[in-house]
Amino acid sequence: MPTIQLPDGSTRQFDEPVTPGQVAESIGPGLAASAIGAMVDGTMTDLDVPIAEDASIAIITARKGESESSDDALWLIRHSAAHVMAEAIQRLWPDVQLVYGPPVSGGFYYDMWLPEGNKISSEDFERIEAEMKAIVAEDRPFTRYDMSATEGLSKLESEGNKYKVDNAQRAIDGGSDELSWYATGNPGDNWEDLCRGPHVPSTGRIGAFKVMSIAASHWHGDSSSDQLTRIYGTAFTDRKQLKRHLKQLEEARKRDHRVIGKQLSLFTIDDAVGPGLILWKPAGSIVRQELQDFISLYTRRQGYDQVFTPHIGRLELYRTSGHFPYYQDSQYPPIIERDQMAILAGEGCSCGELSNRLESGDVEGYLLKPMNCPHHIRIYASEPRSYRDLPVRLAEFGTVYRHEQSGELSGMLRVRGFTQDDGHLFCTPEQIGEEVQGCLELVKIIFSTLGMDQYRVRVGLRDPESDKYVGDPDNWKLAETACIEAAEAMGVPFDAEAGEAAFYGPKIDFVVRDAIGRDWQLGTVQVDYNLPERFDLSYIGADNTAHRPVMIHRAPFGSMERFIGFLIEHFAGAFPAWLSPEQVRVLPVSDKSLEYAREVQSLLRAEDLRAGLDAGDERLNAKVRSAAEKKVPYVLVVGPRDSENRTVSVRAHGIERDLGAVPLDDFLASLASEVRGREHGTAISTLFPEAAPA
RNA sequence: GCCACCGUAGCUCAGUGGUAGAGCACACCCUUGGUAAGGGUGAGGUCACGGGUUCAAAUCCCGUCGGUGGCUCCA
Repeated sequence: MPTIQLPDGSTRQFDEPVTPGQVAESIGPGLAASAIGAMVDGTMTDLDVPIAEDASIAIITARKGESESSDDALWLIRHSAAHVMAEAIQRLWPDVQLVYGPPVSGGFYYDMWLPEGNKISSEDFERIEAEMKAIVAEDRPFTRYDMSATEGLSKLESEGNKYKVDNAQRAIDGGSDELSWYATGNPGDNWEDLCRGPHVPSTGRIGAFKVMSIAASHWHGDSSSDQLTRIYGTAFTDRKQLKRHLKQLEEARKRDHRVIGKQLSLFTIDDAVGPGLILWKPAGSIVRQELQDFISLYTRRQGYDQVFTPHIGRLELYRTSGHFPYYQDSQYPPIIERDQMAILAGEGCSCGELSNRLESGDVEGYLLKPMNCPHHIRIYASEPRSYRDLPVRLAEFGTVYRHEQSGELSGMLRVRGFTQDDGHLFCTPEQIGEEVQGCLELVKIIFSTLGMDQYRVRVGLRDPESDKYVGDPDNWKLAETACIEAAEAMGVPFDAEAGEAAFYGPKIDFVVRDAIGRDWQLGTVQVDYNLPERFDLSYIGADNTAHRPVMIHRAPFGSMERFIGFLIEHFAGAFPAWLSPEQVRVLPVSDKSLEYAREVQSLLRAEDLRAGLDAGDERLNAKVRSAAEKKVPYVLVVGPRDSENRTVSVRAHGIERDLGAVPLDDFLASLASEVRGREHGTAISTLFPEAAPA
């Protein structure tokens, strides 16, 4: 006699056990027709699972033609589409063994093991889709059946797919005493897959799908384990939704910082120099310099001292810090001094031996610095410190080198040489809270100037179960509390995640959402009890004895490379004027106006504005177009009318029309003020209050 | 590092074993044009690099380097 509660709070009584499908029917035929699954007491289930006890039910629906489907609906559709894709692939390649096929954000994938002689490439996608289409057209029901754990396991073992046996074993180890299968159609007659479910009622409910890409993966995510093939796909309720999704992907591709970086001549990566090493071209260097100046200004205001340190340091320094040899794999090999090299050569030292002797300290050398902290620590240690001096705050745009795996390199986002907006704070345990708050404050100022209001922080705490952490537990508690309180004080969303701390201290990561909704992990603040210990750092306390300082590492924007890569994608290359390599471009209508155009340009330059001049003999249309392609924020068209009246005719990037003529002096004042204030588009809103925002 | 795919002019890309192509960009000429490509002419390539097969290789095979998408990793 179940009483079913619906999301609106109303209840319905049933005389006997009822399925969510029947509940939907009792509400109305429209709901029943669009139902594809249900949430029963917060758990997603199939429509045909009988419910005997009181429960609250929400029907998950997907209607053809709806412009947006719920996350739950898409989860069901994609999970089901993964099955259909697997069935299609096994029709085409019967020997392929299935491993694991979950829905993921944006779609789904299926991992599979391809025996010798089976090869799937992107050229096969059309064939796979054609098979999938046929399966969807057959509209066969997803039919679940269960077996006891032992029975199920022996079935799987007889089928000879060790991956599915493993999946089942894991489910059993996780507490299941039953295993379930889903057949697309009749169990026994049609294709089936071991699966926990749930699924949409039938294959026909998968509205629109596409096989997207193919990639490698590893069994259990373990790179020493079996190499699997992963095929990605996506699915939606409706063809229009799929089309919109593909368009969004296209939009993301257009924002790709590698593409825009080329278009706008911001940076280049040159084989002759080396992979993962960025050459900042003049335009990109302006963006970086402006940003660094901005960050430096606020860092100074927060009481940091600017320092400069070299790009290399003795190996012994990094033995002390622990960076060498623990992270040897991701470092460029050490630099060995000439005389040492000669001795080693004389001794006929092998490469393996050399490596051992470098590690043991028997042979000395230098390392390209993988971190700035050891250098900053030595600055701290270079003079006696009193508690009155603390906190000591050292800041440097410090360039470091890490030999990232070749497959990891990606434009400016993952590189081998990069410049961190690095800073190290040496403070007393009591000062941690305030200092961490200062770091968050800086992030807040800079994000709000850049117009990014959607960001959150992640606080990484100890895993209480683990003993991998260094330092005194009381200190940890202090630092963790400080981090959480700082995050709270910042007034942005944050999650505290246990087990996400570094072994040497808790940390805070910044995650920012860009203009098209993607999340980017940028900088971090980390409390460190380890390095002060390793370097035996101290300060003299009020009690006239030596105390150990705590260190805080902070690179709130990560690296200049990654941060600017992110900014390029966020702004799609259309930077606010203060960051723009070319802030304004003057376009003479013809040679006859060239002289006035030059005067306008030189007046702009006198205001410290970066002003270009298009003196080519193209027609105005072509000049307007090319300025737009270079994403110059402001374009001033000047012709005889303008020179006569001392006006400029203004265009702004993103507004595809002539905004009209304004007095030259007014424009100079407005733009200079916008740029000085690091504002975005205020020159336009001042001069042309009616114009649409850029 | 692993797997798949890719590498042709500055850029985007065509070119299935038989004399290297297009558009854009660039240079020059004509055009002096008021808001997203005016017209013409020209220059530009060791087809990533090295080896092999072949009468003949951008094209087929092997290797190296580099890139892309994933996986693994990220102090």
